Amino acid sequence: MSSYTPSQIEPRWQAAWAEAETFTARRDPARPKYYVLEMFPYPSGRLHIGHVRNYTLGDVVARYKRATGHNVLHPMGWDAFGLPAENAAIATGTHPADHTYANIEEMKTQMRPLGWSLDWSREFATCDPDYYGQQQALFLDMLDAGLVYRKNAVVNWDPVEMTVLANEQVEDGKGWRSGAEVERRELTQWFFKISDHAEELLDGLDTLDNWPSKVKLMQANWIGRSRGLQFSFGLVDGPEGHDRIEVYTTRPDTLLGASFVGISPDHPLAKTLEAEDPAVAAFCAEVRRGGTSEEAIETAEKRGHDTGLRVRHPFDTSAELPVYIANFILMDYGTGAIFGCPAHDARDFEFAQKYDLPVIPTFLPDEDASTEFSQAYVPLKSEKVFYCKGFSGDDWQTGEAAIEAAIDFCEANGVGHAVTKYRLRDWGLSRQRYWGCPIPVVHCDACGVVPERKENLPIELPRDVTFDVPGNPLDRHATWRDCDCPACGQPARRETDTMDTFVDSSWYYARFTAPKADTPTVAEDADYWMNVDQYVGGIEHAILHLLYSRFFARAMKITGHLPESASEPFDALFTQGMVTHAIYTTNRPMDGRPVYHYPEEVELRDGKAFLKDTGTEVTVIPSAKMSKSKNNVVDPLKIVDTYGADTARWFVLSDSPPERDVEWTAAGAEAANRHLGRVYRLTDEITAAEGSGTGDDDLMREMHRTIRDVTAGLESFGFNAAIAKLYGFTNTLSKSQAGAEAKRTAARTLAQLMSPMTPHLAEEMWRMLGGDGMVVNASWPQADEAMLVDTQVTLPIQINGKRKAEIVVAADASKADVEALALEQDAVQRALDGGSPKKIIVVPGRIVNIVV
RNA sequence: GCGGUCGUGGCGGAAUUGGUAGACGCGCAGCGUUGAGGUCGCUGUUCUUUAACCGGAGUGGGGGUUCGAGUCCCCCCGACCGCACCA
Repeated sequence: MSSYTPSQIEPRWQAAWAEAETFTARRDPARPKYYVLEMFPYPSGRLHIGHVRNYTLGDVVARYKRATGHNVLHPMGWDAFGLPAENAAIATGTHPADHTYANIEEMKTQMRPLGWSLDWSREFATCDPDYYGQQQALFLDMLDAGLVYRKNAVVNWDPVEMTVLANEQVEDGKGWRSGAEVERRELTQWFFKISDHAEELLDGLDTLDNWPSKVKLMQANWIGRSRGLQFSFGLVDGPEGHDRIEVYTTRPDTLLGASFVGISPDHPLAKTLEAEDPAVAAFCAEVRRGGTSEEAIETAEKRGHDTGLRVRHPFDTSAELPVYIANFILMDYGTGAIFGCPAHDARDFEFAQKYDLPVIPTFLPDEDASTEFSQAYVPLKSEKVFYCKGFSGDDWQTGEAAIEAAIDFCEANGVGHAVTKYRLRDWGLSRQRYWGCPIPVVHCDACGVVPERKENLPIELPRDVTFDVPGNPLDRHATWRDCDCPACGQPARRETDTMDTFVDSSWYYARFTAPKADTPTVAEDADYWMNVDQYVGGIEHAILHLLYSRFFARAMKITGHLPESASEPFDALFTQGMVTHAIYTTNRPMDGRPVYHYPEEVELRDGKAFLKDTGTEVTVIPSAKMSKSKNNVVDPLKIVDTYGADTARWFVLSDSPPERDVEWTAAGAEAANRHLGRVYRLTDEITAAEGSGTGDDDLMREMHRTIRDVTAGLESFGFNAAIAKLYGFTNTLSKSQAGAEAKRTAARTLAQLMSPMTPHLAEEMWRMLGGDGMVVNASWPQADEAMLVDTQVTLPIQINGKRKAEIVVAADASKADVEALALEQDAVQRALDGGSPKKIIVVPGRIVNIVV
């Protein structure tokens, strides 16, 4: 009797797959293709258990689709540009390229033992000049097509380091290294015109039937289509060049309740005043402190500065409204100016309280309701309310109707016009950093901004740079920076900004279809392999990465690099949850601050946790996000070393539905390992079994039910449910008294059904049971319908909706028979207590409910 | 602040989408094997009451719709994800 030794089994089958080039994808028009893609990793150098979950989920799909006759493309690459490599360079002096490529090698050696069915022949990193050179070609085509332009935009500026900071490098409005108060500063930057495609990107969501509806909803809210009124307030004695303020509102029905006008500190009028008035300048400078993130702006205390200017109300010419510069108004949205109606907007109300502005209701919950408000009254737009200052004759109407009436009235009276606006802003792609794809343009004194010639691509990053001085090394690299103008040949300067790493990840899925080509894509490969049939990744990418990728697919269609049919590049999307792990803490005696302990230092007894060394009781925080500083990171390599890859794979799939978070527990991993050992032993026993037994038919029926349920689970990402079925079937098989032949058939099927999850063990079982070839090439078992038919069903009997009994009846029993049998039950008789039922509901094949 | 999601035994979680709540696993308990323990096998395990049966309660809290609600609607509480320069 042999025992389960993954350390021998797993490398053997991995070598066999590699030898046969099983996972190398080739175009084959004879077979249906299937493209499975997981979001490619940032090469941090350490494989995380979250990666194990992500790539195992995709691998189950890839292996299952192989078994169902598909020609599967399942590639892997590296999202290799970005800040961490520069941070490492600053901290340790290692060059970003050396750091990154070393990490890639390290991660690859960590990934290989997991047995994912990846086509490594297509591997690339986004920092390979081959890749980013094609990205530069794509950029030039987009520039040519009018999809790229330059404008000013604000960045986080660290006045001590004299460097632009990323949002994550700003903590509480201060630079993370310098601790200096961050300022918002304007720079000229490159932008993609994603907002031109806002409508298509919004409408396209409707075609994505196999995307989670929450992701579609988040994207729709992000794009944020709104219909409203745009009009202007006339300025009374405004500064030269400013005779009116253009505002946009989605609530024109509240216009008669306006009590002030607010403009963004970046509004042209604010800038004019800033230049003239030191008080305005001081206020604007104050507001510009702190980070640029929307979160930072929105959560800051609402403040305003009265400019002293007044505007005339378009409908009430006797009223003049004060004009405030307010810190919560974004220049990027609408016109950068609003009118405030404190009665019907919570922010405006807060503002009005602070600056003692009137609160004028335009509608009320009731005709005689008080007009004195203690908070803003903001009902749903679909709710009917009483308009005391409305635009149409109808006093009682919904907000929706009132908005339309207000727009009609304003347009009829020559005040503004209806417009549709989008919240979506253009995508700023400039980064003032070294470790990214260089933007392939040249600045020439004579010719202006000149695109590089395609034959000069790739514009490679120079190797000889240092990070000892803050700022972008490309700015200081004279021999790289200085060049000849591609147009006139005179001395010129290269653009030293590089691209946002979101650009890299916005088209890698297309590049995988022809990763070595000397154009961004190749038509016949893209036509054959696109779209991605199943995309798998984290919910944290629900908005930006996925929206940018959808935009790029359209841009690549416009520039001729992808077919029209690939405009929505991901047919199906699955977003998986995190892998969490308990945190173990004790309090340090001297100051009570938490000390974090590794799981190995802790032992569990009587439902409590104690330190192994001292016996001190430990506080357990369950299900926390893994974090190095909390010492609760699980190292997948250790798990693979201890239990094998199949155990790690089985466990990350088993406990939790894939879209939810899963808590990693040592006990759970041991249980998974124990089960796989049991399956191995059972297979070994069955291999040696001989002769006939009893219950062959029952075993075969259960086998076909298992095929049906596991298949359904795999089709719907119900991997945990599929695994629960496999546990059940293993138990059935282990207890079965069936004959050797039936058991062997059942065990071979078990091997096949397990193969997407535990491919190495499945191969080993298949071999032991005398299966033909490798199980990876075997076609998926089919459930026999005839074996699935049940002749009898168990029906629960409810009294007033509470289950009290159950009956077993023929599957085709009549309602009357079921009713009669139900009434005979002791529990029913007790409940009726001599009386007769009020009502009996019989749902055939489901349930009987008796109302008494 | 805005947008989104989730909340079920001691624990991870299941529930054909409005029809037997707690599948499967962990843990725990008992029995068997081994005989030091562990492994392995079998049985039990929502809570409460009870010797047991019979009952009662029960899916974060409160209310509603329905013959019937974990599932649908409203309010509240808590946790998590995103917020445009982290990837």
